[in-house]
Formats: sequence, structure tokens, C-alpha cells
Amino acid sequence: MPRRAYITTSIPYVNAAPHVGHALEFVQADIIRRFRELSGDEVFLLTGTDENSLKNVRAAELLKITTQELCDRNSKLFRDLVDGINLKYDVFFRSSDKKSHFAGAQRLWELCDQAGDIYKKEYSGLYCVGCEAFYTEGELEDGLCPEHKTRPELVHEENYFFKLSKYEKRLLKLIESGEFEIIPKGRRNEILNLVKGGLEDISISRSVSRSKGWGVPVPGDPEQIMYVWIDALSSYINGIGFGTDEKNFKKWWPADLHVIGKGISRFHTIYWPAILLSAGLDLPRRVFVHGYLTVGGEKMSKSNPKTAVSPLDVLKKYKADELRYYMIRDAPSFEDGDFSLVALKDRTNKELLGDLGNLVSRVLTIAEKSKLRSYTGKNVLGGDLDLGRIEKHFSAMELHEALEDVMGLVRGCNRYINEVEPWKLSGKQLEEALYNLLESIRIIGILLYPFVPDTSKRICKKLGCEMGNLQDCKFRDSFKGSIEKGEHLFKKVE
RNA sequence: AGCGAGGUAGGGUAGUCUGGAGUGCCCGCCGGGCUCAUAACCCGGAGAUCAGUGGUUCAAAUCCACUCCUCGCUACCA
Repeated sequence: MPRRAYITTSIPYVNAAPHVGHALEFVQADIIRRFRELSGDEVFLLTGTDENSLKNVRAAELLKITTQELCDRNSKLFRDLVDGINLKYDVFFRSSDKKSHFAGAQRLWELCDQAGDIYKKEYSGLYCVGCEAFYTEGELEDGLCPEHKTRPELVHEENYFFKLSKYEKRLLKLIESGEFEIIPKGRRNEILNLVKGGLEDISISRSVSRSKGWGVPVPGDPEQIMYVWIDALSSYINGIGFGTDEKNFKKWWPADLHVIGKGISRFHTIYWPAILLSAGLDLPRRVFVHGYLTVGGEKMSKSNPKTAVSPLDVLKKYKADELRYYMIRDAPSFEDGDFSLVALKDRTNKELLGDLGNLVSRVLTIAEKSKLRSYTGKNVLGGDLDLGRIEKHFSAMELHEALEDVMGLVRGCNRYINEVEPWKLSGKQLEEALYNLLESIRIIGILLYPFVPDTSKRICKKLGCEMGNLQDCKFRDSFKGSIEKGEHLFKKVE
């Protein structure tokens, strides 16, 4: 019986165009998803956009369009990116979608309220009159509004609060026991320290007037709109039917994995599980916190045009597989990595084309010339394959390590060709060499599926055999297939 | 300031938890081989006080202490 896995990416804000960092997260989530499928699991993946921000209201006003129009426009860019990078998703969820989102968010609020965890209290925050928005101290530049360069006022208003403090001990226990798993360990320790340092209750609403009515109304209080926490985080359950389709919700919840960036780990590993505990819902099993990308060694920021690399532009020149390969190959799973167009070109030309593409090309040329239909012989390359190790890397989220292992097989095949020199062989010896190479390529093709799905499918097609899953990643007694070399897998990028 | 993560050939990474010859991988550089392959592939080589100091140990990149440097976070950043 197949296991089920519900996986989510984070749902980024639509207040700016997607950058290469978003692309990295989508690729990571997709690789995890596709590997689970190779393992025979049934997977549901949610991605989407978070749109209920006051900043959107303001940005729309400046452009003289409605907030919804602004969200539609920006959300489309993210949708173009997930499509362009070949993220296989089941739902593209938008938190401005009243039908699917509002009911669930309000239901979650009510459950927390029924648990006695929501109360009204005076909230004070730094408010910029020009922006008509609250800022956190971190968002300010030298204590001034980044846009107006004015000092925000300390404003007081009545808001609802969530009793986060109540869940301190339970959270600690869940994280320490591993029941709620935070990957990698370093992040887990970071969060444990935060929780041990004590949790304060959090503000979860804003007045209707300040939020201009944009967002999810607080149930039973026409004066208040939900602030980000219950609103945005509930997307993860609303997207699978919480509050609207209980049957589907029960089928997929709890999530197996949330894939998020390090900047939002606190909300996903403290606020979110606390809210779920309050509502009496199961917690996600795991949260995978990835690092960030720098561009050319510099931190990405709106004010630095050098770092404003649009993944959509990159995809005009590079295939999705090429960008996917580069991102995983060059960036470690857990820490920050650097994105550079030079390195992208090198990885594409040197490894995808030079190692993989060239391997397929040279083997298929020899195979076609051989005119054989079935290949058999002594298995000498099978020993290089350590499937257990690859699976271990995947379950530990060491995606770059898993990919390195697969590419090691590719290099092994190229080495083997140079050693046995099949172009000098004939008869049984040639058949044996080709048997080893074709079986290897078939298996490499399957193992590459999570990383470079299009390439994987094309390899299978050239070999004329079924894609298969993990169980097919072992040497069979003979290689059978109808080989057709066709076009090269990759073209050199100049 | 506090908290966190790092510092391994010219660059980038793995190895550190669980100590065992500086061991692996990628890019770059030098030399050679091959001619099946998209000037691709293969082999060899140069290049490192494993940030530093002190300690534990038969043995330290790895464990402990201290120091220096870099980066991140500090309450809606993928």
C-alpha cells in the first residue's frame, strides 16, 4: 500500500517579483516530491502565493488599480515560475481566494477561540502615516520608514492576541522528542533555544480601517481583519480542503513536509504548530529549512540591481532542467549558496553536456552500430551503484549529495568506456560492454528523474524502455529496448 | 549587544556528530592518452601550516578551551 505524503512549498508574498531564491525552493520541493513518487508513494504538493498584505493595498493604490488586480498580476509571475521550472504541483493556492481560503482561515480562528486562546488586548506598533502601515523595527532603516525616511509613530489600538506562551512546554517536548522534526539539526537547536527563551503572545489581527478591509475578516468582529499568522499559515490546510472539503483534508493532513527558507523558520516551527495544537489539529511531521542564495557573492536586495536576477529571464536562455541541475549541484541543501550565471553555464556545458549528454551520445552511437537488439553479459558496473546511500541522502534532504552520487555513476561509465574501448571490440565482448553501459544509463535515467525530469524522460525514450521506479534501479539479466539515438540531450551554451 | 552558522589547494564543496596517512568530488591550471562521443571523454601532475594558539590522545581537520575573521538572525525574507 502506497504511503501518502503531503508536501508544501512556502507561499511567498506577491509584493515583489520572484527571484532565484524562490526558484531554489520550488526545485527542492519538487525533487523531494518526485523522489517520493519514484519510491512508490502517493504525493500531493501545494504551492501558491500569499496576498493579504497591507503592502499590496498600498502598491495597488500607487498603480491606480485594485488590490485584486495587483495580486492577480504578481501571482501570475510566481505561477509562471513554478510552471517554467517544472514544479509538479497539485494546487496553486492563493490566499486572496475567498472561496477556498477565507472559510478555512475563519474556521481555524474559531477553533483557537473555542480553546480559549484568543483574547483582545491593546497593541502598540510603529506606524508610518505615509505608508499607512505598521513596521517592525527590523524593517526600519536607522529607525526611519524605508520609503518616507520619516520616524514612525508609536500607535495603540485594540487587537486580538493568540496565547502562544501557553504552548511553550508542549512545543519544547514535541521538538525535543523529534515528533515534530526540524531539519537540519542546526535549525532545530536554534528554535529550541528560542522556545526556551520564552514565548510571548502574538498579535493576530488589525483594525479594518488600517488594513483597508483587505484580508480575512475576523469571525464575529466586523472591525477586525486577520493579521498574517492565522491567515497565511492556514493556507497549508485550506489548500487541501480544511473548512470546505473535510474528506480531502483528512486524506492529506498532517503534512509530511513543509519546505521553507530560513527567514521564516520561526513562524513555521513555533507559531504554526502552536496554532494547530490550539485548534486540536495534528502537526506537520517535518519542516525542512533551506539556506538562501546570494548572487555573485552579494546578498539579494531590491536596492542592489546586480542581485536582481530574474529566474524567468534565466529560463529564457536555459532549460528548466539546466537551471534545476545547477541549483542543486552548486548550493548545499542547508546553508547559503551562491548563484552565478558563469557557474550555471559551466555546470551545464561541463556536466550535463560533457559528462551526461556525451555519455548517452557515445554509448548510443556504438549501440546503434552494433545492430544488437538484446544485450547481456557479465555485470561489472553494477557494483558502483549504492542505492541505499542515495535513498539515505534523500531522506536526510541531502539533495546535492544524492545528485553527486548519481553523477558519480555517469563518470564511472565514461571511465569504463575509456578502459574497455568498445569501438575496438566485437561479438561477446562488445555485447557485454554495451550491456553494462545501457543498463547503467537506464538506471541513471531513472535516478535523475527527481532532479531533471525532462532529461530523464528523454533518456528513457532514447533507450526505448519504460521509465520505471526505484525498484527498477538494479541491473537486470539483459538490457532490452529499441534504441534510437536522436538529438543530443543538451546543446552547448555560449 | 545577544543568539546562530561558518573558516578545508586559485575558487567551490564533502569529510567533523562516531579521532586513524590531507582522503573525495566539481571548476580552473599544466602534461599526456583516446578517436566511440556535442573540442566531448580518460589518465597523470602542480597547488593546503584543514583560520590561529593552547590542551586531551599512541594518533586531531575531527574532541576540549581560548582568540581572530566572515556571514546570518533578533519577531511577515524563499
